[in-house]
Amino acid sequence: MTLLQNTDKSSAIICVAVPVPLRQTFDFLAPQTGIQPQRGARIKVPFGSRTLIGIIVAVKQDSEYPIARLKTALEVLDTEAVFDEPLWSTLEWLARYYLAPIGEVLALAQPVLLRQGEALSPTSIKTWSLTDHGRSSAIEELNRAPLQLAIVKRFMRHTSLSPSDFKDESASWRQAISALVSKGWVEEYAAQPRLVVSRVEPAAELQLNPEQAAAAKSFVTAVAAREFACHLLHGVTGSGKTEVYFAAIQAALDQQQQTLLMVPEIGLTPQLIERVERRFQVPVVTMHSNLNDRERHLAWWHARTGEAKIIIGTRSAMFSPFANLGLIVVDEEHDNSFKQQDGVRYHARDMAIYRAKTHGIPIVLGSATPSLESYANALSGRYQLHTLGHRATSAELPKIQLVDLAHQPSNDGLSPAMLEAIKITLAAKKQVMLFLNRRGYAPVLFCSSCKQACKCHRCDSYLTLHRRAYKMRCHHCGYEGRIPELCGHCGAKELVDVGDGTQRVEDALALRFPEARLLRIDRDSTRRKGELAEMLELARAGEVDIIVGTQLITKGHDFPDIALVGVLEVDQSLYSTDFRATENLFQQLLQVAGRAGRREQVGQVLIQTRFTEHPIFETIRQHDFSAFAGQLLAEREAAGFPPFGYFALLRAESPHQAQALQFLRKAKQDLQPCAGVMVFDAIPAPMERRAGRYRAQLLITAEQRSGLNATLATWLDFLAHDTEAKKRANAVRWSLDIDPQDFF
DNA sequence: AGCACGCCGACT
DNA sequence: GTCGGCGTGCTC
Ligand SMILES: [Zn+2]
Ligand SMILES: [Zn+2]
Repeated sequence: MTLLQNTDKSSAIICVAVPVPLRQTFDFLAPQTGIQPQRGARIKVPFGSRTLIGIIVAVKQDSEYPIARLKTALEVLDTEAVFDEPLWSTLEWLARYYLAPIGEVLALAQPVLLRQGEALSPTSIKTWSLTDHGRSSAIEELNRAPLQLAIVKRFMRHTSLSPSDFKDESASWRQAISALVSKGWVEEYAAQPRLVVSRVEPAAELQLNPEQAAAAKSFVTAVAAREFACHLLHGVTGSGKTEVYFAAIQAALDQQQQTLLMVPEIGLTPQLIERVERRFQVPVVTMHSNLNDRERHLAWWHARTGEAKIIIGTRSAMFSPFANLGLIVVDEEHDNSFKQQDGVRYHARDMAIYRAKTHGIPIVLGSATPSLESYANALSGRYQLHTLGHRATSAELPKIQLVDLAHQPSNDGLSPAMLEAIKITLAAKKQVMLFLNRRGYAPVLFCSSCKQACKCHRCDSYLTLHRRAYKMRCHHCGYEGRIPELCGHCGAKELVDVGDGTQRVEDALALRFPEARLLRIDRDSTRRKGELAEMLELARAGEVDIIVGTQLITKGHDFPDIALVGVLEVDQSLYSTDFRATENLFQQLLQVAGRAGRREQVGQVLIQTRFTEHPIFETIRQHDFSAFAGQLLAEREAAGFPPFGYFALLRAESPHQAQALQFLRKAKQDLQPCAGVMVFDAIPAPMERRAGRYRAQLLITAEQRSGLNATLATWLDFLAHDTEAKKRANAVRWSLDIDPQDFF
C-alpha cells in the first residue's frame, strides 16, 4: 500500500497554469512531500529563474514534454480547489472564448493576496476597525494628535485595516493605533472578522404596481425553478427596477441562496448598499476597486463560505466564488464599464450569463436602455422580456424638445431658449441639470493669426484649455503644460479659446444667474476619491440649483428635484464613424432625459442641435426605445454587424510609425480565414498617435462565433511557434479584442 | 511579462 | 579595463 502510494506520487505529473502571458500550460513533477496535489489548488513552481504561484489544471501520469527535463514543483498550497466548479468551467470557457492565456485568466480571478500565496481563509491577521464609540466621537478631539486623526480618517474609507496597510504611514503608527485602542475608538482582533448584519433601520417592502408585480412574479418563479434562464427587464427611467430585483433576491434568500448583484463602477453607491441592507437584514458584502487587498480577500472569502447572502459588486465580482448561488442580477446591463478595456478584455455581463448557465440558475439583466445585443436576444425569444413602461411614482415621462442651433446660436454653449428655460425653472425653485460631454474650459486654443491650434506633442490631438488649474492638458495622454502667451508657431499674441467645455459653461452660468448655487461635476472636479459621491449627494439633497456635468451625471443616479435637463451638445456623436456611436448616443440621451421630473411635475428636456432633422430625435421625443432599437437592429442586420455578425479587433502600437501597421499587414497574410470569416485591411487607428505611440488596427468579422474563434486560435498557435512571426510580434505591443466596444 | 545572457559605447 | 545600454530568447 505504502509502496503503491509512493510510486503513484513520484510518477504524478502536474499540469500547471502559470501567470504569464503564454497561451499554454506547463508540466511539473509532483513534490515529494506535502499536500496531495489536486485540480484547482495553487502550487508553487520553479519557472525560469524565478518561482511563481500557479494553479493545477490537471494531475496526470504522462507528459508531452520530455520527462527527464521536467522540474519538480515546490509546494502545493491548498487542500481544496480555489474556485467552485461552475466558476472553474466559466474561467476555462472565458480563456477559450477570449483566446486569453489560461494562467492570466486564473490569476485575474483571484484576490491579490491569494496570488501572493496567502492562505485561502483570511484568519489570524491582526486587524483593527472603528468601534461604535469611535464612529460617534467628534473627530476634532484628535486635533492635537495628527497621526491618530489620519488613521481615523482612513477608517472612514475602509472598514478594517491591517499592519500592511500602514507601511506608507509614519513609523510611529503603532503607537497611534494603541492610543486609539485604549481610548476605545478602535478595536483590535486577531481572528478573521465575522460578517455581521449592519445595524440599519429596516425598510418595508414597497407596494409594486401591476407591471412591477408581473415581472416580480416571473422572477420569483424562475428562482424557485432553480434552472438557467435569462430575463431582460426593460424598464423606463424611474420605473422601479430595483424593487423588482428585490423580489427576486427575496426569493433566493427564502431558499437560503446567495445573490450576485452586479452594477457599473459608478452605480455602487452608499445609497444602494444602504437600500439593500435596510430591505433584507442579511449579511451583505461589496466588491469594488476601492477595497484594499485585505478587504477584497475578506469579501471574497465571505462569498465563498456563503456567509454573505448578497454580494454587490462591479465587473470583477463575477469572479467571486459562491457556496450556494441562486440568482445573478446585472443592473444597467448596457453599461460599457462591464467590458474590461485592458489585459483580458472580457465582458462581465456575458460571462455572468455563462456562469448562470453553469450554476443552473436564472439571471436578470436590467436597463432603461438595453444593449442591442440583449434586446435582440429578447426579441428572438432567447431571453424573456419584461417591460416596465410606466414610472413607479406615476410621474409622466419628461417632455423632450429640440433647440435649433442653426436658428438661434448659442453663447458659451447656451442658446437663448436654454437660458430662458433655466430662468423659469430657477424661478420655480426647481433644479436644472446641464449635460455637456466635454470637460475643461475650451477644447481648442487657436491662433487667429496663423490659423494653427495648440497641439499635444505626443498625440494627434489638441490640448484642452483648463481655466481652474490654469493649464493646457491633453485628455488622451495626461500631458500638462503652461498656457502659452504667444502662438507656438508664429509668435503672435492673438490666441482664441474656441469651443465650450464644462468650465466655460459654469462661468457663463455664474454671470447670468449670480444667485444660483452652481455645481460642476466632471473628472476634474472629482479628482479625490469619494468626492464624486459627495457631490452627487449634494445634488440629490437639493443643496444646489444648477448641476453642469459630463457623462458622470447621466448614470442612474436619482435626483428627485430636477425639473429641467439641458443637453448642450450632441452633434459630434450624430455623425461619428464608430458603429456603436448612434446606439450609445441614444442610450445616453434617454438616460440623461430620465433625470428630469422624477417627482410629481412633468420634467422638461431641451436638446441643442444643428441637425433637428436627424431621425434619432423623433424616437427620442417619443421615448420610444423599441422603435429606435428596431431601426438600428435592421441596419446592423443588413450590414452583418453585431449582434448579427461577430467582430474581433487586433490592435497594435509601436513608437515607430510603420511598425504597427506592418505587423498587422503580415497578420492579415498569416490569418487563414475559416468559412464566413472576413479579414479587413490593416488601418491606422482613428487617432493614430497617442502618448507617443502609433496605433493601428485590423478588423476581423465573421458570421459565426465558432469560425472567428477557430481562425484566431490557429493564427495565435502559428504566432507561438513560428520564430519569424514571434520576432515581429515582440517588436510591437499588440492585443486581441473579441467583441470590441468601439474602434478607438 | 520578467529575467538572464550577450555584445558594443563612454566612463573611472 | 568595466559599467550598463537594451536586442533576443526562453520559461515545463
Ligand atoms: Zn500663430
Ligand atoms: Zn497627448
